[in-house]
Amino acid sequence: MMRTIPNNEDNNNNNEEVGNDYEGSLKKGPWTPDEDAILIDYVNTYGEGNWNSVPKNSGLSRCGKSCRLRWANHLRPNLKKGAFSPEEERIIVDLHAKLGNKWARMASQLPGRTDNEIKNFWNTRIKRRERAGLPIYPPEVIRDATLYHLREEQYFEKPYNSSLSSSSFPPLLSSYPKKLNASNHYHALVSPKKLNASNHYHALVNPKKNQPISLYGSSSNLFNYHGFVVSNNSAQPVSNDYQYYNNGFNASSIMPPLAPSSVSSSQTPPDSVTPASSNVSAVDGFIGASSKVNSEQYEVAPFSPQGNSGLLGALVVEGQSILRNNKIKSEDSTVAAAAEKSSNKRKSIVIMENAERGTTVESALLKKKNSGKSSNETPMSSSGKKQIGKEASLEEMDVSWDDDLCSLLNNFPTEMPTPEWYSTGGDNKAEPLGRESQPSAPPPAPTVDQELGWNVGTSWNNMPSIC
DNA sequence: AAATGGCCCAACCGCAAGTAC
DNA sequence: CGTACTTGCGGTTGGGCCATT
Repeated sequence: MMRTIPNNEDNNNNNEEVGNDYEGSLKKGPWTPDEDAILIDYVNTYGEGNWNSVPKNSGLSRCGKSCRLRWANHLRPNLKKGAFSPEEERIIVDLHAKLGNKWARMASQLPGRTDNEIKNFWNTRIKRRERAGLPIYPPEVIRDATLYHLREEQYFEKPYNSSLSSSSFPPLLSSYPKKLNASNHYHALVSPKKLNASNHYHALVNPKKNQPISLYGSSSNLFNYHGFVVSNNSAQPVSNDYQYYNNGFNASSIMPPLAPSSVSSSQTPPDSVTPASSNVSAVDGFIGASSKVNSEQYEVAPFSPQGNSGLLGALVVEGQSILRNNKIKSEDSTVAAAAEKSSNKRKSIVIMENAERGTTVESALLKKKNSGKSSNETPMSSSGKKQIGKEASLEEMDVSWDDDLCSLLNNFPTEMPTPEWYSTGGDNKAEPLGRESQPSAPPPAPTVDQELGWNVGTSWNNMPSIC
């Protein structure tokens, strides 16, 4: 049993950080086995905590801080030693996308690993990727993290606090339009992973306050929307232009990749109405979205990464990178240009509009459209669709969002989908997003993962070294 | 074989939050 | 309520090791 920790701190001259008896004799540098043994014995006897008393009662010439660190990082039981497994590496990357440089929190998710280990790992191998110009986060992680932040920000009501470390809490949703509800409008968070998991598009729909429904199980709702989902293989436009009714949104509704001729800046004057099914409205690397209101197309650009964090910047850059590597750029310079333009201000959300309309939001949209022809008009997409900036969304769509979120999240899968790469069984790994969800798509080019060195199961050590 | 450079990791430092007095 | 102290966290540093030249 543990004994009571002797506490002699009430004696004078015990503060090692100011001139005292300890300071001159406090040792620094690597720990010796003898010191380790003393510390282990001490902790086994008295337990953890009260670290400043350790040097005083154990005879160690180390400050309490140093003792705590030594114990936590090297001596405490159940510490895992050795290199990170591929599984652990993936978890770290995933957690970093979600948490930023919260090493301690990440360590709490990795039993036996310390924050210092994770930090070192990140600062060496992962940063090496960054320096090499390779993406830090695989596409799946980007999607997961985006969704995670959506949920974190809104469900838990943790607005971005600019005073936080820029690397610790991405302002992903700081400008997200939180006031986007009207009784006849459906807003949905869409989990693209479900495209992968089951060929069904899980949309969470809240048609009316306190009356949440899901696309699943609903047979009487008509939605019009366009979306854009970046998968491993390609950027996949999604749409339900076929006036999809009923239980979800299966693979057949995923349109083939953009044909180069489908959108072109030369063929689409800014104000012309583009047929809804003709193209993808938002090419932002994640999930772009547009809504269709009275046959007019509007892009929704909810996100503006001001006060960008490292993560966020990386996400944006990676989104662009993904797009480029999926040859969107080469296939359609206009769309690519839109992507460049929009990628710095959008993240993933798909907003669905009920086809039955005549609502506040719609009015706001139309108002925006009709009045926004001035020089400060929001940028046009490649298809001439109008982008509704965050200001419009926030200011004009003045309906409570919080309730909707609760409803949405009630319908949301209770657990975050497990990333495919967490599946350690080599034979039954889930296919990356986009493969099984595009049965009629042309044979895929080398996947983004492959091209960018994101092969599942490979070690970071395989990456090229930096010159 | 020696020099050099890069990587890795343990440890330190400063700061901030929490707690006790 | 203010101050002192403890603890924890994240950034940074420095030394050892190893590969390359």
